[in-house]
Amino acid sequence: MADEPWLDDDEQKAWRSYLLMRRTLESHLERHLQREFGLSGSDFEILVNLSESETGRMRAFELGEATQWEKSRMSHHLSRMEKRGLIRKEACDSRYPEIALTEAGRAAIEACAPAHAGRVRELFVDVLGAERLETLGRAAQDVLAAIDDHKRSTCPPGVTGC
Amino acid sequence: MADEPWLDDDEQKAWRSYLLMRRTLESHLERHLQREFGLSGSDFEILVNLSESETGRMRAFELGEATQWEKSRMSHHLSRMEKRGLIRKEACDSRYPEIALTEAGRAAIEACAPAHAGRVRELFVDVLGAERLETLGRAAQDVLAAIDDHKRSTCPPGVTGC
DNA sequence: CGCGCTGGGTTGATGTGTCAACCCCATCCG
DNA sequence: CGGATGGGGTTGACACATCAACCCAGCGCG
Repeated sequence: MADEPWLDDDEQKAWRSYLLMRRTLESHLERHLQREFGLSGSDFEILVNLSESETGRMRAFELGEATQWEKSRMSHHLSRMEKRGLIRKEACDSRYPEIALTEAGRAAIEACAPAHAGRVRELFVDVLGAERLETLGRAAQDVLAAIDDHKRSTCPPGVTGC
Repeated sequence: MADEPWLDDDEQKAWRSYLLMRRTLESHLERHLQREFGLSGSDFEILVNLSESETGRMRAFELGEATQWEKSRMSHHLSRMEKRGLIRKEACDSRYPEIALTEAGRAAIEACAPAHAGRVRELFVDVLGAERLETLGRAAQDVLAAIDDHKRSTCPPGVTGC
């Protein structure tokens, strides 16, 4: 039964509910961020990471680890954000430039963070409740672990850049 | 406490785990679909809907209801898919054209559906198990309902196109 | 009749993500 | 020393999503 690839009706239903929620929640949150503050979800993610870093400056590489973005996506997006004045790339003693929050960037994240957190609470955290929230958190960890295994198994040991 | 917008540490952790899972799972599934079958997640979604429709043909509008896509996204994407020979837009008696699966389109969806379903089972359904899967399904419904309320309340009654 | 509104659908501009190729410097090793 | 390798980062081409503007047929109503 577990060898059978197909999903039965209940499984289908749960999976599709999840898919619908995922897309709806994402687009709802992103639309609000965009319309009220002119920030995309990607902008927000970068700004959150920078603003949590105490010094307000990180290497692009560190941001990549934190966000799990591909390096080219990072590069493109940072360029766009720099053009909009949200961040600055500054040369420093070490070889690679540092990405620094500008005043405008800090102002933007501080302006929108409470509203965003409030919506996450209202639409997700409080709706689920503590118990289901914790279940979901653990479930997410399990799924991540399974994906990790899957990657390892479909990409034979010793192969690099997979 | 529920008035407080900020998330406490446990809530943050659960929310971020969810976010990470969501992105990782999505990109993993999409990458496989793309590399093995040359289909994007969006292609897949359209093809699934068409192939489930018995006649293999639907109006763009119906596809829009089924997928919840914006109409312009639908239009753009259907044009691209037509160019690639996966679907065809055919005029019919009623005013609007029907979107029809081509042979190539049907072959593509039949080729990739089992592998995709298998991965959903392996990485999600079986990892969660029946109980957590059902919990998640209901949680998703609840979140969707909350979003619906939120839309209704932030968009005063009588306002159209919101 | 004529006028405007609505709603399905298209279009073009713009911002974004992905892939593959590339640049540059550091380091390793012959 | 000198070429190979690798990793951080950039670039260009392309696929994709979103927004706003538009087209056009049908309908309602003066």
